[in-house]
Amino acid sequence: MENGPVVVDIEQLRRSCGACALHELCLPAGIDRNELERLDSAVRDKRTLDRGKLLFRQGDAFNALYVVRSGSLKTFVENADGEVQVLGFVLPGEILGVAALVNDRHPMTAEAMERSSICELPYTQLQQIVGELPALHRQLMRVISREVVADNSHLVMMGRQHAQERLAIFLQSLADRHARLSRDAGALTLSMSRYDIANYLGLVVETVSRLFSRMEAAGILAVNRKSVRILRPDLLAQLCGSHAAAARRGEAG
Amino acid sequence: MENGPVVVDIEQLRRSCGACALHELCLPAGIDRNELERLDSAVRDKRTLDRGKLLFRQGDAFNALYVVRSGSLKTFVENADGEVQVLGFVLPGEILGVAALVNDRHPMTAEAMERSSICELPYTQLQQIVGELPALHRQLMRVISREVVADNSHLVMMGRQHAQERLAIFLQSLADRHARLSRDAGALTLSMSRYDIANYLGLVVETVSRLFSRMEAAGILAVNRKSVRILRPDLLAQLCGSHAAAARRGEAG
DNA sequence: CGCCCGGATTGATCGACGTCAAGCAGAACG
DNA sequence: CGTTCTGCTTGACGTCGATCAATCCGGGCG
Repeated sequence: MENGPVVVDIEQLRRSCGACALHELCLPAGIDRNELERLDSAVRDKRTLDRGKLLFRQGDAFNALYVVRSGSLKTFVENADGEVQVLGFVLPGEILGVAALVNDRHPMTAEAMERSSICELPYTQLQQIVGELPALHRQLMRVISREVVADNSHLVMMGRQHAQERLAIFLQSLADRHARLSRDAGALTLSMSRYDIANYLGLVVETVSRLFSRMEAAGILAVNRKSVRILRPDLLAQLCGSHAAAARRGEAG
Repeated sequence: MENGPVVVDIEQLRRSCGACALHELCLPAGIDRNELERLDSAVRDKRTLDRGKLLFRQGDAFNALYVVRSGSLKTFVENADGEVQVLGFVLPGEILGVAALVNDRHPMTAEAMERSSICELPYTQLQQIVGELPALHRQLMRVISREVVADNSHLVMMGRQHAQERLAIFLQSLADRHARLSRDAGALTLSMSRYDIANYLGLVVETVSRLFSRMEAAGILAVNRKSVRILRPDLLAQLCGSHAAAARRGEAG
């Protein structure tokens, strides 16, 4: 993280939303300077989580929304039998906790995958400000929307795509989000384990491992443990296409 | 429908939420008489949809929420390649369109699976009333919550359950919702085709057909085209258990 | 009644992915 | 430096569910 091409001034980040490098990607996006200061008043001192620590646990009472400043987290649900389903991975500039908005209780657990720093927005204060700033309200709705749409895509992936397409879509999504962060979209650092990736994709770890190897052999990726370089974005994008579409084009399975 | 054990007085239903047999299951649940009248003022004349007709289409501008009074609908998304993923089935007393709340655009299509009658709640009016009635606002949030939780369950099912467990969970869910409607939970009438069921479960139609046959042979169900009787709710519930749990109990796969 | 047509069922076969098992590599630790 | 542990990779094999194909059944229609 610390030797990447983008050097982040942590002190600057600490000061305010207005000064935060992420503010165009986050809840404040699209609101004006004055409103931004108003929002700032609701942001509590940020928290830092070490790898493996929980930001909130499934069933916890809902108190605040969170925004990732640096690092990354995973969210997952656990059923009565202790089986886990990973729901998503959360990168800097992305919001956590909106699924609890509706029920005053977190329906999932959020766990840091590496040392991460997080803004906390206590909801009672946020709610009041949202009531006063329609633009912020709209942005909050847009942010919730993003979650719903993501859930739908995840469902379509689980229901209709084959293993290789799933991994391709996953990598493409990570690359897109890297690009949003002005990072090199061609050089990914996977903070999640192969187990988490497999679980998220509805596969087992051996299958994911084999797919990485196969895509490396095909010259699409260069894989070295947690670091993945995308050598052929065009081929990767092709693999994201649906199985049915590939069949229609007369390609091999 | 018309020869079922529950005879519904359509004229009574038409009059108002207060007189509607479903109002304890629907958006008005938990709000008081006066508030109910206020809500009534926002409910536009109900619409009737014939089988195969669309209530709204993926991408449509969002104008209103809908509640199913009678009949049933399916919701689905369609990707660029025309592949369909069925997201859910909507029964009387259940709400449609909340996923569009957040984005002012419907992210899915809703299609009637049989002749259905539907309440329409224009959103501008509803929004105003929700602003005045905190109890209604809470109930609206609760209803959105139900959708999020349902999406999560659907995801877990797709990611972790085997074919037979998926069908069992599906039937169990239908039975539970029948019970909520004070219908006989042991006698289901499937308004959706085998294709829709299969798609919803992330399977193909042949697999679903075979599973029905197998569960009938096991004495769990009595299946006759669209009518399904649950003969052994206990065994059905067992099949809903996770594969891992079954393995832990030392059962056969 | 015979015919057709779409949905559903059933069987035979195939293949993608899971399971089981072995081996490997990097990190942590003494 | 070796040991151990954990996460990852690779191979061999089995199986669940998809695919392909035939048939059945009920409904609509001439």
